[in-house]
Amino acid sequence: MSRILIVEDEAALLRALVDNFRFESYEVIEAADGETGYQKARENSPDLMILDIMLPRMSGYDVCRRLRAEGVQIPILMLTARGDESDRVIGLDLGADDYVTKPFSVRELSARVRALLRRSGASVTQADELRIGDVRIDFRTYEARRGGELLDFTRKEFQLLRLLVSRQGSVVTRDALLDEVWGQESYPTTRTVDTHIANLRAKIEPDPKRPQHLITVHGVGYRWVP
Amino acid sequence: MSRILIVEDEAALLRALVDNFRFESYEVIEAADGETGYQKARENSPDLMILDIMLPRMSGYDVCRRLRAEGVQIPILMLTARGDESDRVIGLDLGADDYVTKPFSVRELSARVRALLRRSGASVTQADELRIGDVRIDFRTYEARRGGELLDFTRKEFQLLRLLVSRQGSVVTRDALLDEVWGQESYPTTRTVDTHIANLRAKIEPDPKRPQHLITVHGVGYRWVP
DNA sequence: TGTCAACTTGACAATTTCATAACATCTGCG
DNA sequence: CGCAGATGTTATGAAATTGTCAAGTTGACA
Repeated sequence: MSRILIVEDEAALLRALVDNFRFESYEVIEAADGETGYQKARENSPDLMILDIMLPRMSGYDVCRRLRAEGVQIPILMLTARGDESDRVIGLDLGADDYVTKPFSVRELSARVRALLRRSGASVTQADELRIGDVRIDFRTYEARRGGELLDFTRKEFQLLRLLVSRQGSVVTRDALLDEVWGQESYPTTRTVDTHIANLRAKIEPDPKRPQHLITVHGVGYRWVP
Repeated sequence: MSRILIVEDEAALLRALVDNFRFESYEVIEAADGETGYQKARENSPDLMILDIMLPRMSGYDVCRRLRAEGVQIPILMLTARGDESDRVIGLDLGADDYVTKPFSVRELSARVRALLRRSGASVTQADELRIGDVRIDFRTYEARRGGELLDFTRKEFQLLRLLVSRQGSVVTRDALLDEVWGQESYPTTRTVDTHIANLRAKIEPDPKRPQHLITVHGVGYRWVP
């Protein structure tokens, strides 16, 4: 799924937007002022940016202009406080791709985000690389590193993780995992899955006792949360 | 999740299949003979059909042929009694998409169903999601939130809620709920249903004492009001 | 052959979920 | 109103599921 950066200084609104897009299975990065937003846009290369205009430290206009000047081409969706036509014109002139006037419905914003992502084709890119905190996993080369240090992932662990990640949040039953990772040839116990999950957690979860990414859904299976 | 129609006359097998696919969170419709199966296929527009060949009243061949003749394009998976090659050829000729030879493992059947659904693109149908006030329930991820806060739903609660919601307003008796959520294997008291309903209310009703969505129909059962 | 890593399995512990009973409250009806 | 049956509510022990660890198996490779 796509990564979205939300820059909004009004705390309650920011909270609501972050929750909503996380709920819709996006990976969400947030910033509460223009300067931070600008930096996070450069550091995290999001697929889309939701940008308020009125922001402390650096206005949304300036963030947008500077990013475009540096060749950043991701879709930017502006939030304008008033239904002010001049805002619109200026925003679009600066290189924003769309804008939504406050107050707006989350549903409408959601729809616009989907539309922009579809247009930019970003939603299709299935990353070959996964980042969790300071761990990076490259599914092409089967390499995983924490910082510079190489982590020792086994093949099953790679396959299992990749499958769960590719299902983006959906619960996958143990039987389904066995089918798709192990194939029809071998018939291991469903408990085998649990063991591998435990091993994966030990390697990538910050606190394996309280997993945040490899989530157990009791009585059903496992799912991946970005 | 996807809707599956299972047409099988052997009662024990039908029972096992229905329970299994319900457990895997599919919405399951069942039929015990060809004629009924044919009609349910037209009435309920399932996403996939599992179709035995030897059936009373109308053979699986005929069901398949007639549906195809009418332009029904859903994937059809045939169950053949013997590993008879001619069965296979005939089935696929008639427009079946896959076939499995009895006896088969439920796991294999499961895998084929998933594969067919993936191919047909049905599984991509976005997360079915339910919103009640500030509570959102995602049946795909088994996740429920009030605002940003994660609600702890159990599997039974999810299944029960989903069934009631899918019946959209009509009353469902406790016996029917036991049948469809619990399956035929277990025989809990009808009181067990009440308990789960109470737990659900505590979690999603704004005022559990005065339920507005999970409504009791005295002497009959429960129904869901959006 | 010996070694080693990957994988699987089983046993036990920890946790979660579930079914039921017991008691409280409500509904419909005479 | 008062009754009987139905439903709401809560606590609790049992059952099911999952976490964890250690030991066994397999296959590759030197």
